[in-house]
Amino acid sequence: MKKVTLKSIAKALGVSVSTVSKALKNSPEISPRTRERILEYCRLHHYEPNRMALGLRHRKTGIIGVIVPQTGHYFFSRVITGIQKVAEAAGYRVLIAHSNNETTAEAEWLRLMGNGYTDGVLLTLAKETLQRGDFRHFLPWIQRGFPLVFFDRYPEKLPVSAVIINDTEAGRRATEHLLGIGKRRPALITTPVYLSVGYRRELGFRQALKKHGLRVDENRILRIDERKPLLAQIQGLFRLNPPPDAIFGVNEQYAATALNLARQMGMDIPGDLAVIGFSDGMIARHTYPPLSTVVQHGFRMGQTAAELLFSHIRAGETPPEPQIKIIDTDLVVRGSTGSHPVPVADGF
Amino acid sequence: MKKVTLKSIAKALGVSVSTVSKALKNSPEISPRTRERILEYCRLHHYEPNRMALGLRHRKTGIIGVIVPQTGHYFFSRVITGIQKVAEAAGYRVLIAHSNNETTAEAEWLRLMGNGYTDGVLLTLAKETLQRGDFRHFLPWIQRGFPLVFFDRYPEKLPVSAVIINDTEAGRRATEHLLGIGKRRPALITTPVYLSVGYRRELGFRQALKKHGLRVDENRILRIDERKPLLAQIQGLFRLNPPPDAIFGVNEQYAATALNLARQMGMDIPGDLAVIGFSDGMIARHTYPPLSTVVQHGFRMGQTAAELLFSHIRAGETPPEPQIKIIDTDLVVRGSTGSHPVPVADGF
DNA sequence: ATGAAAGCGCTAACAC
DNA sequence: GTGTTAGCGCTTTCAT
Repeated sequence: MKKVTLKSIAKALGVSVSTVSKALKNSPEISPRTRERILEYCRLHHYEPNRMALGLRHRKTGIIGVIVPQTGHYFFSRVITGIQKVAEAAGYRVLIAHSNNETTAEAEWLRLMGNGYTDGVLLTLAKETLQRGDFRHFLPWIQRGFPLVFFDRYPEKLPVSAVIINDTEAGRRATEHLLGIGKRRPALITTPVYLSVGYRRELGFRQALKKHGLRVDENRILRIDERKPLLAQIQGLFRLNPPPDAIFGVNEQYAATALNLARQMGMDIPGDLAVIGFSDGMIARHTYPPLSTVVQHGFRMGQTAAELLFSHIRAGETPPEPQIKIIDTDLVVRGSTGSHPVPVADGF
Repeated sequence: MKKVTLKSIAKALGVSVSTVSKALKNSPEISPRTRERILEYCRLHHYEPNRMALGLRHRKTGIIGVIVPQTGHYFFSRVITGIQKVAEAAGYRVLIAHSNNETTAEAEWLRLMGNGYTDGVLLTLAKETLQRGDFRHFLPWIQRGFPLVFFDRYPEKLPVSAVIINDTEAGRRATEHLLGIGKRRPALITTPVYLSVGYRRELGFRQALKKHGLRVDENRILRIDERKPLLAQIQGLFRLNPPPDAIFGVNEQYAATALNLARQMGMDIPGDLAVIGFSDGMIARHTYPPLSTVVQHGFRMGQTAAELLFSHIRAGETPPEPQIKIIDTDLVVRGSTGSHPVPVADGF
């Protein structure tokens, strides 16, 4: 791969490097003749400045980094879109990296992005990090005031800025909705406890039951082991006696799978079983009946997080106080808990 | 944001920059005493080498870039996962950028990534680029032999390496499947013609009909205008007389929406209407009945593309001949075209 | 065992 | 108008 640099151009044209540099910036210092000669040569050889060199010089890249567990999650993709919108308006570009839910990858990306590759980083914790509760790899960045903002999952004990969802309240509202349509034996399908968002949604579930004077039947709380088949685990719920008359799945996947399983077992939905999910993705709109969900406004979360990040970036030497911002959720009632038929989703 | 550099360390410790550098690399030239002093200081101040400087020196980053239109597409997310797997095995990391389907963004990312930010780039064409047919922004990179590999959508006229799907054959197979279960009036829901993948799938559709001695009724070919509501456009198909008895949607979205609409209109599926989609994402598994689809093996496409890219990267100065690799598709028959009930999807 | 110096590619202040 | 120089942060060769 041959490279065209200021130096190579200067040599080829018998001028100095700075002449070339100035000519490319249309400096009035350079005579029209030499400038034309240089521009012509550059055009011909498709000269492009080396970004590493630019970055080194300016100590600024015009890029912000986003670290997410992986691609393909509807919620995160909405967050990213929100981030991009704000970044674009600020003249920044967004680069995305996947932690793959592993702490080492998370730390490595941060090390890369924090050391000149980007001007700031937005991230959500890897599951492994959350599970192990070891947040030491964030300390250097916090200490030196590198612009860093978390979204969704974040280290609660650390003095960092974050944009999150009120999961407890959302969980409570979803559950109250089930109780509100007359259900009395709602079940919960949730994640392992170390995932704090799942835990808080469970908390809301419990609060709602308590508030309505209902006892929490621990058998109706299903904690999914992600290493095992989902379907078999959910089936267990339907073997209870009495079986649940409603299900709250803390994500779209759990809820949709439960719904499909129930329908296949011949249950009437929402008559025999009402189902509500979380995180309003593509699946919810296309199940039958369409799935009611707590919608998370990922787009808004992304926007807010990016704005927070830019305020950090702009603050420069004097890092602002850490801030926690909360994004409200909404309840979208569709056929899986509503009595009326709901129109078919119209694409997107 | 305060920075710790070799220089600042050297000054603080009263040694030279090169001594610090060597100490950090455990060079035997440095006395254990000084080394300890330096390491201690670095640990305390969380020293991390600047990546821009490293990149400048080594002319290598250990990173490959991927440019996709946007996030949230199941197919692309599978491709990315495939790329990551191969990259990881090769000791590389993967950075992702979104072209947002715009040519300028595509060109800018390429300019960034191709000028020192990454060691190679994998990309799929932005819709705008495909539509306008202007591929000039790729020429510099091709000319100077920068490691570049396309996947899925690529500039067919240019001497570039690409990994693609045999869309024509896949379209033919999907259509033949519909004919094979006795349908005689299949309709096609496709994209605007400038999207070559949509066009080739349409070609396959036509070939299948011709092969079976059926006439192509142009009324049954619906070209979606993406700026208008999807649902209304699809409804038009059902008003035909006679209406189609089968639908082939060139993506999951089109197929799922058609299926839901038909079922809501009281049609029996697949009796009155069989439906088949393309690109086996999450939606297909969760519709009712589950959607038959042509599956695209995005993961394998990503792996193949990454392998191709690494062969380019390893080739160094002597760029290898451009290569086109074709990834086969498979047909997955589910309830929307099959007569037998199909089990509920088991999560993922 | 330690340091000076050159250079990766670029910019910008300062000559001439 | 054009060139020289210093420096961004790092590595590496070559002195000392």
